Amino acid sequence: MAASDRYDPSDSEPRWLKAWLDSGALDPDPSGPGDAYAIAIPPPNVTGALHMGHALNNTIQDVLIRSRRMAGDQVKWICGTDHAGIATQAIVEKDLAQKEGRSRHDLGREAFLERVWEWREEYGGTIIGQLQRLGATLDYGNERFTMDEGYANAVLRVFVDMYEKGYVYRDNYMVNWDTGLGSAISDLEVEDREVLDTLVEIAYPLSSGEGELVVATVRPETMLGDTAVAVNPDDERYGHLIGQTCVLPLVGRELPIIGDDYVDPEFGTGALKVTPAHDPNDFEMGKRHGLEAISVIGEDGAMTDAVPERYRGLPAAECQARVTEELRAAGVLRGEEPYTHTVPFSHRSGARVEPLISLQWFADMTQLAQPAIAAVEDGRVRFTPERWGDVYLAWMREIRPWCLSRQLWWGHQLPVWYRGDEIYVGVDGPEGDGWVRDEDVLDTWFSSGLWPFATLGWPEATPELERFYPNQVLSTARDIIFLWVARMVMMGLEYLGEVPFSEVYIHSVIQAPDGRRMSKSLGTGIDPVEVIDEHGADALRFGLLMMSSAQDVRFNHERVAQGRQLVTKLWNASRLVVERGGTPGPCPTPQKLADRWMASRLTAAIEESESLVREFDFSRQADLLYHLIFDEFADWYLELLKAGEATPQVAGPLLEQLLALAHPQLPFVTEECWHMLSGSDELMLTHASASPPASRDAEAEATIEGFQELVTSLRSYKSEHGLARRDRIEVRLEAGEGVWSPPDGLAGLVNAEMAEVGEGAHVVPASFGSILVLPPEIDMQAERARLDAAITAAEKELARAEKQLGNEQFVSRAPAELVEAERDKAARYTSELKTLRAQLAAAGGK
RNA sequence: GGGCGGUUAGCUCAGCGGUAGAGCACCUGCCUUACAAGCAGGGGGCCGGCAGUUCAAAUCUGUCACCGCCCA
Repeated sequence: MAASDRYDPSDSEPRWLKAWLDSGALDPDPSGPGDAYAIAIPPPNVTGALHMGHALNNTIQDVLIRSRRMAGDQVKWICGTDHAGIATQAIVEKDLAQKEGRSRHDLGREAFLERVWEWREEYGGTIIGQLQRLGATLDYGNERFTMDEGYANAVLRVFVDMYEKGYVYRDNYMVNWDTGLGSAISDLEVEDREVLDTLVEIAYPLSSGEGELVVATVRPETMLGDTAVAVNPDDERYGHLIGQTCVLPLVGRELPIIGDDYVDPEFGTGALKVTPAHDPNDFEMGKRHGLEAISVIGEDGAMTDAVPERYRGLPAAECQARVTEELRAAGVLRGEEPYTHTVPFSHRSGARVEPLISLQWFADMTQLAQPAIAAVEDGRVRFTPERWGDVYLAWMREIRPWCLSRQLWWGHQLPVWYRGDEIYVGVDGPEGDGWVRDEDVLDTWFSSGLWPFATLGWPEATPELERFYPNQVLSTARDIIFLWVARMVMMGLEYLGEVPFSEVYIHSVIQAPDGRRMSKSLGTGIDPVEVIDEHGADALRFGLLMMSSAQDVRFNHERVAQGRQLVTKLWNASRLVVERGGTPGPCPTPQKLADRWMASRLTAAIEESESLVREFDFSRQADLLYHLIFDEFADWYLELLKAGEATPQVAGPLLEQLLALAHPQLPFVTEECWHMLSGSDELMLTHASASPPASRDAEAEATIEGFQELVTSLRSYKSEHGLARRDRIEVRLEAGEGVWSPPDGLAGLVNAEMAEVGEGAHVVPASFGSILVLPPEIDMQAERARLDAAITAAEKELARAEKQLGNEQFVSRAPAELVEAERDKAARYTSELKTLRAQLAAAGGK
């Protein structure tokens, strides 16, 4: 086969990508005609690389975007990247350490930030190029960055406004301290992991001198910060001790014994040491009981001055060992046992999170949450699959303060200045001398929360903002429903007075083929760009759409291969149509039966496809396309075209519609096929959507179905008798006069011809009656085997139908048409059995 | 501890009240001038266990088991 006979994605895809980028169609006109349709891409990390989740999500968005663009909407797919504070800073710090052995502190803030910007310049474009390889038609000409000038202005403005409204405040509060990062992180950046620790039991003697309370802990060093012991008030063992005090070993502090329902009497000894400064639950309990919070571990991970002198400055782990030893020596260590439990770790640095009290900036989100709850409850924002709406609501209804400040350098530095006890919060900075700016930066997700409108120029009233806010759809992964989606809804409602988008599609998570998480560190990642190199972007897109679902799915190479086969098939089908003289254009009213049938099937597919996209059912849409192209267009319609039973004048326009239908899923190959068909420069990218070439034609569909059954039965018959394709058979239909049996069609598809068939013909039962076949040679043994199998099958069916009909309850309660259908079946199988048995007897069987 | 998913053919997944489906894999034939990255034919499933509801259950209810995720 010549090289030109094969579709080559690596040749085709770069050409069409360039044509799309040069077309100007990706940059919409805010004052142009049509409905506005906007999607904001979940901005990938600026230093990141495309992973499979991106590939799926951006394929989905591109399908939506291309569909609407072809439908004539003014379409904007907002393009950009996220500065990703922690991730980016970590990468640059690592690079700095490797190449120069220096830390960011060696460089100083300003020089380090310069370094990050340089890094961004050098590597920031990678993922954008990869999105282009995928065929994603973002508005690349207007790429935004969450730290570009206009965006930064929007971020600071929102912070200042929230401060002025009283939502944002500074407080000493329990935070998740990431000891690896040296920064506070939000609840959402914490993940729980199972860890094997040692649970030690410590006896706290009662001040009365009579008895002791034994508490259990995996962090004995935190006892130095204990300010109470808690028991359950209903606990018969300890209830009477409430109000008394005990003595903290090693320190000698008197601790009140308090009663609190939080304590589970069944757990451990039933008595709980309370360390308000180093445990979130104890912190809450401390507030309930007005306990002092003594911070004994500092932000540097070492013991503070609040502990007895001999422990001060020790790293917490060392202090733990020492405290344990001293407790043992003091004879108050009651037990030590291995203990598996979950503890918080930083999602970013991987370090164990140290809960401690720290002075940070917080946002109280309770007021912002109310309208955002209402928006989902009343359907202004709709989640697909629906259950994620409930997840969103559950989180929103119990929303907690958001720790906004991060002890990082890369990010939006807080617009906050201090001078003595004075605090100034403002976008432009204070006047006068002596002000010192807060060194912290904002949580990355604070700026991400403004993405749907800050990218459109807000707070300026730009034409883009006017036209494209709100966006229509947000498509994203479920793990950032709280981190990102919820924040966008709250921010959008607060600052624009409107929801940022009306539809939220939560796509499935693509796991590694073995079911593990796809991740670089596990080595389970599959690089989408490599898959594109191997199979082409269309194949990957199709494969991902086929895989996608409402649930997690494993990456499936076979689906990509299936996509590649579809691409090849479509290309070859197009070549055939062109070779037979098909040209594009309006479809003439089809006259021939096969043309009428294909036009009707295509019409059905177009309607079905539209509704599937509306429901975000991309998997079924891909499946629909696959079977339309393979089973209907190629296997039947084109075969009939070759047999002269369909016309190129209709085939050309039908192919054009088919390509338009497939373009959003398979943009590259359809573009290639379209130019092969049309010979024009017009792009499929901006072609009008597929439009129904005809109305549904029930008669043509039913007739072709009968023909398909005829052909399939004959093929099957030939196969069972070991007859080759070239072996001609003669056939006659009985009680099937309405069945279409064009001589050329039958000859072309099965090498059969209609003839007067008399004695010795074999009977093949069919739903329209029966087919009499006269093969060139008769293999009686095969024929008897075939008949036996057919009889057994018919008997089974008849027995099932009769059993149903013998059930009085079924006959009286089931819908009448079902009962009627059963009766028809029973009658049909009865007569079929009769002819088959007669045939078997004639064939020498019994 | 609370919640949400899942368990269907060898594999990956659809179906979610009316006789079990797809792709891949497998078996048997075919180089039929669009396509061998192809064509035709075929085999393969007590739809996790148990108990209910119903004329009818893979589908609805309850329960148990195992797998995964989220929240505390």
